[in-house]
Amino acid sequence: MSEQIAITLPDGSVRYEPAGVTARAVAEALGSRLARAAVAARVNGAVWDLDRPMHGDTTLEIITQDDPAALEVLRHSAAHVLATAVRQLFPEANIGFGPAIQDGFYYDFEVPRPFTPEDLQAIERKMREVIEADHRFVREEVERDEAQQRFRDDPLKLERLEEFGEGEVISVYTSGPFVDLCRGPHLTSTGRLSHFKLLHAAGAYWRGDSRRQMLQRIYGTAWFNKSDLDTYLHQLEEAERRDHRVLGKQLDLFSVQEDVGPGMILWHPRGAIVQYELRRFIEDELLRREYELVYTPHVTREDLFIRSGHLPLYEDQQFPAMGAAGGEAETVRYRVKPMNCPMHAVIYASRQRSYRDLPVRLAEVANVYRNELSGTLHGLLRVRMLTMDDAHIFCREDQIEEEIFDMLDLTELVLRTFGFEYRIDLATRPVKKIGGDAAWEVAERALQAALDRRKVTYGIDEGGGAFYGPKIDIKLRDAIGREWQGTTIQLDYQMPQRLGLEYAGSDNKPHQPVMIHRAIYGTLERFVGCLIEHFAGAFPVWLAPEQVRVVPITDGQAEAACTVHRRCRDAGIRSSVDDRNETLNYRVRDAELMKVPYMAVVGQREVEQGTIALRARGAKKKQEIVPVDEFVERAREIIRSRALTVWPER
RNA sequence: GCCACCGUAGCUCAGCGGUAGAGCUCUCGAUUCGUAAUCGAGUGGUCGUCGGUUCGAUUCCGACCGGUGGCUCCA
Repeated sequence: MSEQIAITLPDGSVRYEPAGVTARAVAEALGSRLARAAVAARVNGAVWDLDRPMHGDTTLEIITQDDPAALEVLRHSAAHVLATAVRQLFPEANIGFGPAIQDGFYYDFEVPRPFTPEDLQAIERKMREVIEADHRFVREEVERDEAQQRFRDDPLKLERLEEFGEGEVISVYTSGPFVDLCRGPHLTSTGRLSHFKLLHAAGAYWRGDSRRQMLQRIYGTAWFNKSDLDTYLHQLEEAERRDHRVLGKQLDLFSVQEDVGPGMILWHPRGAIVQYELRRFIEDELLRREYELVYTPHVTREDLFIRSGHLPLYEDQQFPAMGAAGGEAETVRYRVKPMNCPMHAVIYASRQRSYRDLPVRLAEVANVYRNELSGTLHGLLRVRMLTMDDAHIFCREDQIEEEIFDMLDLTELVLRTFGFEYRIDLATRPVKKIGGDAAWEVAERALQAALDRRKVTYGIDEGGGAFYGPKIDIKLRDAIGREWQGTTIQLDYQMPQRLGLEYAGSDNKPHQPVMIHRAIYGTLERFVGCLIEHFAGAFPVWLAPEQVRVVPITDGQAEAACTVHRRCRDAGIRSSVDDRNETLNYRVRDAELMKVPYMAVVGQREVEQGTIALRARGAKKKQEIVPVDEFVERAREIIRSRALTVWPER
């Protein structure tokens, strides 16, 4: 006598089935097409295996390939297939964790020797055999003793088992010869997996803890159909093509050289121009918004960083101390600065401040130095000398909201100018924090109010704030969807206190100002790196290192070309002449490869007519005859307005 | 920092136990060209650094320096 359960489907209809029925059975009853497309099931909101029996009344949704959860299931199963293959080829391997991740999966193994690229090929072949064998994924729930028995030869799994609390469900998945302690869910069988590729192997600490042993991690990607896999692999290639390190070399923007040191960027003339324009843009905007520019030393007494609280916290990220110049006491030690805030605070404190003076907004585009771990350095995106477009606002609590509001306005202006997409997060109070809840409450509410007033959508990063205050983080999304931390706005109650900052209130008593740290670009290095990838090296005209390249067809037009060039220079346009003894084709190609927005070709006809044959980058018309005057006028306007389009159609 | 891989001319790369090669760049010569590589010649390397093995090392081994990918998107 079987008990009946009520199963509510997404369309609201209810089916009655015997208890213990599986989602797969329901799907088959609903239609064979659905059954074939089914990947997993959503049972009472949780993702389940298709073959897991349901007991009690439930809601049920069949998950097909279109559901984002389906990919996760697929990839998680791919990880198991990977582990199955590794276990067969390397029986001595201990298995760690093997989750699905963004775009793929990985599995960690403890093996006597790291995997070689040849190993990966062999593993991939073995994986195809496992798929061919079409092992079913069988789920079981077991008691802890039973689990410990089954995984007695897997120390890493045993360690994980220790952490299970009383009454927590321990599930085990078996697929053919492979057994894993696993939360699931999985595909019905390994045969459902076909479009995958192992990408690379890398070391990874057990549980991400650098004090624990290093495991060997294999990364892979998996998709439901070949075209998705191909698209993804193509995307990886595209990312490689846009790699700012490669483009930086090709376009002669910057270099990092052993002679100078890792993470130290040398900005070549072409790259320096980009930074120069970015600085001009932001500094002009800051002055308009009543910020004040300051300059502070690169090296300061160490005591300052002790008082500010940086040194005790970040010592391993700072460069070591250096001694004083001759004559001074040997006890005086100096540090290269990892941030500017203490110096700005000292400027604030250099005279008495009244509540009427606030807010005081001190800005500095400044180089700071951070001794980042060598392994984390990456082109322009993680460096040891960074240029921050830093500013500190000292204000009263009642001014916070207005200040944040203006910063968001500035951020939006800046990021829109580049056509970046971005994501905003409000990070709230962490567990480990200083200051009372009341102050945090005020601060968080002010940030939230400013965000709401600007009508932007944002996420809440619960507990993600700095220990000294909440913050707003903005992540840039580049052209291929990767995210980078850019703008950051942080409230700080701690430093004003530590450094004894004050202002006289209307009650003529000393009060403590709030400090807001913010950087709009974040760092110029990272921002330029993102820009390079975002534009694939083809900068908008205002940022282009070389805006116009004048190309005379033969020596006969060299002089006329120089005249055009001078006209451009006089109009503030960065121009150059390519009158090298090379064919026209050669020079056109070179300008094209250097992604110069405008090529002004000057032949005999153009000389006679006072025109240029304009070849504008990316324009629909391959070339256009334009009077020199008109070109200069329009180019100037495009640069002035910081337009993203090189040569808009008329 | 840790693990793996990599390090040959300015750049991209080939080669390999018997003391180095291509293309591009650069220099010179010829060519004067109508929109993505004209032809020829030449310059250019202590094969990342230091040590070891060897009759002999760019090649094999070790250390160091540098680069690259990765280092909990939780069983």
